[in-house]
Amino acid sequence: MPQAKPVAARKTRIQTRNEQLILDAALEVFSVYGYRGTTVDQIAARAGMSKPNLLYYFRRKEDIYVAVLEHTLANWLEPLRAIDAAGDPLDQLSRYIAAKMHLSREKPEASRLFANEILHGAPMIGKFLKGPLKDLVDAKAAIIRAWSEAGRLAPVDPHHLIFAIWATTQHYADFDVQVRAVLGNGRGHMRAAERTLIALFMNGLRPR
Amino acid sequence: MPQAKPVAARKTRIQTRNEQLILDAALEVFSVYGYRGTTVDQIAARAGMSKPNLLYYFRRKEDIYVAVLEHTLANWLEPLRAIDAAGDPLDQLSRYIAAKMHLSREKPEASRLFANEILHGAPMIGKFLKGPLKDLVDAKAAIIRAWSEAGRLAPVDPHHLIFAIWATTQHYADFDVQVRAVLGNGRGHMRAAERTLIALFMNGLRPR
DNA sequence: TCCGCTCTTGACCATTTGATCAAGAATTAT
DNA sequence: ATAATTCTTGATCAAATGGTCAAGAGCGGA
Repeated sequence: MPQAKPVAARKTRIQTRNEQLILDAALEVFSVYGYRGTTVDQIAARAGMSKPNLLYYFRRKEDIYVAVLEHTLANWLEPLRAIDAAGDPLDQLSRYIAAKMHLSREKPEASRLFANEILHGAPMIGKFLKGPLKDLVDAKAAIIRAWSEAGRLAPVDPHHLIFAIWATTQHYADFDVQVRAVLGNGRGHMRAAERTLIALFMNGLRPR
Repeated sequence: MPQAKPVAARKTRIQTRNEQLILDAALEVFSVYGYRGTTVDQIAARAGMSKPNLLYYFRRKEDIYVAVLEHTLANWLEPLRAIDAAGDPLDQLSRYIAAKMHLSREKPEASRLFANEILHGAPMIGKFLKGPLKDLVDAKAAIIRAWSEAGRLAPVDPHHLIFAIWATTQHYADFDVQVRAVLGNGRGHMRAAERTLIALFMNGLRPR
């Protein structure tokens, strides 16, 4: 019988360790060079193993990419999920902005990986965008709309508000190079950015 | 003597026409597949000529890429340049947002090309970012700061305000696929987005 | 018309790269 | 201990791709 790919069954210690090593290495490399710009050799080197060994765990380059995307999608949406209809509108939204800024600062690679995927037409996660993502966004948009209609928030198109929050916060991860080029390499940017964004959105959304 | 590359000297009609064909084709292809994901053959096919012929006009793939970037940079910054210290602050900024939205709607490829370049660390235009771009942004930031200090605009970090406008407007070009996945393929998005953004920023920036 | 220069391309080359394979090393179960 | 299974990698392959070259076609000025 030919050499069998490790199936969904029980995972060896080595298997678990190496798959994690590969996923970590792949995130770093894919987020910098993109899918096409990344070579399997690069990932293997960063993961500290030979290319054939890497391909023993993930048969194809594409499989690694998809696995990395899936592994990070959940974390990336977590803050949106946390928006609570029962909370105070401005408080909930400023928490959301703060959480997204935190992610942009601490996990910029994940943001860049998504940005790259979507920029290129989301060939791998198109289904996810139209399914789970849309559902979650619609649900949270409904909450925001209800807040506006109750006069607890300035009237605003909730979907575009969510887009605006995504765009402004992820900007600091995705376009980090540009931000640094303009602002210099200091370390206080993110704090100032967070303060500015929260002030801007809070003033913009306070019911009047 | 070896075949000489057409120098900066006088340009043939054919030369002008073909270089433009190549640049147009290259923008379309690079903006979709990125630098590494694009093949010279693809560009040549789209420009309606053979690969060697394309390489007669641009010796290396990289030369085409740089030329396309340079050709579009100016247009992309034009709206920022138009911000006028002598104008009304809220009016100037809402015009700026509208102009950027217009570009995102009409020339999304250009936006995606830059997004891709910056996302990958701006290997080709790093100099431009730290030079001309930074200078222009600093100049306009000074204007915005002066408006704030004169009480004609809410106090705000001008650099981060500019970043916020870039992020929110270019989002509709760069992440078009995601926007469509969530909102459907209707045609009214951009108008609604523009209204929402202008309202948000105007409320957020009105002096209080 | 004729000559020189520009333009065009099929064929080709070298390198990169995703993927395979066979054989041996390490680990695990009995 | 030993057999079975999992893990590892050097060597190799085939396809894709950036770039070259020589030879011919087309164009413009005298």
